[in-house]
Amino acid sequence: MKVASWNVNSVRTRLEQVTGWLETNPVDVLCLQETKVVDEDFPVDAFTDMDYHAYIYGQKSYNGVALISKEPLEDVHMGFGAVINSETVGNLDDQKRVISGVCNNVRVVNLYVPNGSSIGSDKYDYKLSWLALLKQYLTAQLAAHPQLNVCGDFNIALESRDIHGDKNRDKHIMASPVERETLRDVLSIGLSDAFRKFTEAGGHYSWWDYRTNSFARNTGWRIDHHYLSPQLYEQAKSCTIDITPRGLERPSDHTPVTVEY
DNA sequence: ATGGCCTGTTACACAGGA
Repeated sequence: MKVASWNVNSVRTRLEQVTGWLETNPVDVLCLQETKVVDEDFPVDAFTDMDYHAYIYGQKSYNGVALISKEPLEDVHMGFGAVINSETVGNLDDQKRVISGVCNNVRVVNLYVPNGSSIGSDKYDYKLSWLALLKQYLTAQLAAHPQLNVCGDFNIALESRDIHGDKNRDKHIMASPVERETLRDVLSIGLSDAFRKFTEAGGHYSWWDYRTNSFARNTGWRIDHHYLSPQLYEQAKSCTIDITPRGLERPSDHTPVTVEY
């Protein structure tokens, strides 16, 4: 079974690239982030025409996630509120960043973690609060589903080898010690990085800034991840980053990451 | 040090991204 994660930075702008990638990379589940479209305007037909099923959870202009699957998914959940009581969730489902479904007895959780803007900002605090709630949400999901695949755009690079250069990163969003510690605390419930099961080296990235010609120079960050429960981690056969779409005309700034188990 | 670039909006610059 193959599951891919891709922040497409607008599914409508990137539609031909997404369907084209899916044709040559026929995965069981494709997890999209930053779809940037309300549900009634999501291009569902483009996927159903390819015999895929689409489960969508979007909002106007910002955020938005979707699951595209070869077979129908079971028990599809939108938001933290599907698992956590509403008082605890508070306003953390206002932005559409969480969708999940079950495929072949594997629960796939697709996340678009808040960016955080800059250290110490209100958005940074929101990111940390969101991650704290994510730990509760995933704890419940793991208890119900020993086979758990948590993937998406995490907007955090945990280690130096996940970032080009790595100078002054302590003060940089996506690499600050507090963000890293908060994500490590989430993963401490029993989730491991599928990519690092197979690849020790640095220099492998999933996001390159549109500015500064960063893709050509490979000055990127690895911030899109597949985190697996122990059962799935043991079964994992590969985890690969496909940089091809990042080289197309008008690309997303992220590229797909695929895990197979 | 700063901003570089891209997307969506009811726009004719802005917010947000990372």
